[in-house]
Amino acid sequence: MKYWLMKSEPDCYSIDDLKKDKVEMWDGVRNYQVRNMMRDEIKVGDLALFYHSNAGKETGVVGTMKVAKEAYPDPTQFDMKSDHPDPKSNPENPRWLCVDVKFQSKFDRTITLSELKNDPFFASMTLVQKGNRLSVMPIKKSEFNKIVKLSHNK
DNA sequence: GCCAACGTTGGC
DNA sequence: GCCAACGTTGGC
Repeated sequence: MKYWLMKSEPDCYSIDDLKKDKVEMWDGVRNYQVRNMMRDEIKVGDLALFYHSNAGKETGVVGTMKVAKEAYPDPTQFDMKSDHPDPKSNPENPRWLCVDVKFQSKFDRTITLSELKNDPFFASMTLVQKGNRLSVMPIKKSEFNKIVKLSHNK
């Protein structure tokens, strides 16, 4: 089983939205590296951290979720009214994929990006490295577990 | 809102 | 295949 960190802007889709929806499609990925990870590595039952990006002081990890469905063609790429249509993608050979995720937990507090940056334990995480723009990235089991543990400390 | 750091596109 | 121009991401 693998562990992931997945980013979403809370203005667009937040942990509270997922809590309400229970299971939702993680769509809108338009990055080949992330698409390939979804296609080749993300499996049902994998665990992921839900990360709020572009959220000012509240930027950080806010909860956990579980992969509920493996990669399948992202329907929003063919919907010209969606936020991320791709006119060049062919339904016969879809360019973009998505997965389904299931709500698991919402943390009592946000583990902020600055908190992660200030802890040497997390220094090797892709997330804290400069210039990182991946919206989905693999993390270590130990990193996942430590962040969950931190969420219980006030 | 600014801008650094990327990724993508397209002309050559 | 190179690279300049352009678009996007995301922290601040």
